[in-house]
Amino acid sequence: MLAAERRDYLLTRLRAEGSVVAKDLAAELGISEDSIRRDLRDLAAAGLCHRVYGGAVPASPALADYANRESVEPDSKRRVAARAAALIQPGSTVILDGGTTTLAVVQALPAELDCTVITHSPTIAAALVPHPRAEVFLLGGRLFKHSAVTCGAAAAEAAHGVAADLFFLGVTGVHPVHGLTTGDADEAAMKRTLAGRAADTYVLASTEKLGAASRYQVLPLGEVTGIITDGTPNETVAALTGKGVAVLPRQV
Amino acid sequence: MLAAERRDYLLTRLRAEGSVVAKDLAAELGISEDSIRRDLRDLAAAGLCHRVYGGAVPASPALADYANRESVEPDSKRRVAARAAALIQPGSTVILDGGTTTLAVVQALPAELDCTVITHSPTIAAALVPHPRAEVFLLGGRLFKHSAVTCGAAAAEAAHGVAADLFFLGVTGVHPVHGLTTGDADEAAMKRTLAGRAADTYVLASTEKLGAASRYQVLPLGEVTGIITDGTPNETVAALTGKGVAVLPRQV
DNA sequence: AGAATACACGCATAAACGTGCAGCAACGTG
DNA sequence: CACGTTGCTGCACGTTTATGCGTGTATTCT
Repeated sequence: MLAAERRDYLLTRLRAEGSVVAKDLAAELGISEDSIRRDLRDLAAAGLCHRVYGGAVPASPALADYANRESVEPDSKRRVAARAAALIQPGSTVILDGGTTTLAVVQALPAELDCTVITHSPTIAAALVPHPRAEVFLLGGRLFKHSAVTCGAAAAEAAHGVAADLFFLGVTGVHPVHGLTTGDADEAAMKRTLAGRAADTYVLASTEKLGAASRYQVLPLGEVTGIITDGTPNETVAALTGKGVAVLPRQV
Repeated sequence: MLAAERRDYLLTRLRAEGSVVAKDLAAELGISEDSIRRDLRDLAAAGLCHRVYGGAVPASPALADYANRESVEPDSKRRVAARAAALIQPGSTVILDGGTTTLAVVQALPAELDCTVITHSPTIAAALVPHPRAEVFLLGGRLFKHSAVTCGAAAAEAAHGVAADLFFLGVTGVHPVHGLTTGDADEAAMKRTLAGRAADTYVLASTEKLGAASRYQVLPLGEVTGIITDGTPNETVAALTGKGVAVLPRQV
């Protein structure tokens, strides 16, 4: 294996896994740790990664930040994402909200799925690049840094030009009384707009969201088609179903 | 075997396997490594491949995937990016093209720089999330997977609504005769539109771009404010300056 | 605090590299 | 046919680069 090839490989692994361990790579590639360390040192000098004790992480702080947030309840997120991905019919059009849970949905999509994805999240768009059959439409506008999605008048206007079968809504709180909430007013408005452009809206609710509430309401509970959870019994879920809200999967 | 035949064969292998090893090829074809190296040197000079220690990899960043491109000439890219970043005045508005070189520009920006960035690249937008003072405006549209930027009618329309002081243009070829070129017609049109929205347009030309040419012309050389290089002497640069093209930094 | 691990640095080795030179074949010209 | 030119090839030489090992230092874990 050429040295240059090896470095490409390191970058690929970094992107795919969010981190690499020098020792493991040395064993995997059958070369000394010194060489791996030298590679990582050079890549770091080129601004392509950051060294950490034991290995390296991707350079892009945006991705690293996401990697950290992805460590919150990863199993729950993954289960929710898998259930959401299964709802996407081949040939259909789906709007994907921003956030780590929707990012997990993209990762749960079959590589060859034939569908149209509309999103206001550059991160989601970038994650869909390796899906050759997926048509991606990005809604432009001012970038709201906190959640890395476009918001504001321009984004809302762009959203009015589209229509979809499904919308997967990400929120920070799902509460029996306060409904579906998030931390920013502009963002809430954008999510509301997107919900209006899709025939069906499903909320992605990983465990830590259930029972939580944030400052701004996106929608009341009754205005979404259903809430997708990870299926583990939960008192908030019980309260929701008690109020007639559709929760997937149906609790036992 | 004819020399010309052999070179075709090298290119075929490069395309098929993503890399070639000089030693292996010499053994395989029954000729000396020197000849292989000479071939690879010539192919590299013609912009058809890139030499790496031990062999060569395909040149056309168009053929290699996005991840691999980041490791092409990282030093040159970084120098070009640093020079470009230095041109951005605090408070100004700049349009950033997609691509790995412009991504390097973002990484070269001071974290606290106060400016407005307009881009049609979700990757660039995501990379700007950690810059709290940078206002980011994302141009929406259909995502062109190959270079991970938005293209097409919607993107062009969105671009017409903006105006900027600077545009940093990324291309795949900078050639004294063929001008500034890229590998896709839609993308070329989008780049041209963006150039029309900025007072000044600078081309980011890392070493491997100089002297190369792709299928579609973005602009003739005379229609940009200047070309930013990494400052190492280069015959293409000499030819460009001879034609009156502004090249930064000025060669000695 | 002590052990274990990861790290940077220097050194030696081997491989790959570029350059200059010579041999050789193909070609064109007179 | 004789001759010089040109281009391709392989070899020899010195240089550069990549790699692995040993040593001592820094960092982390227990």
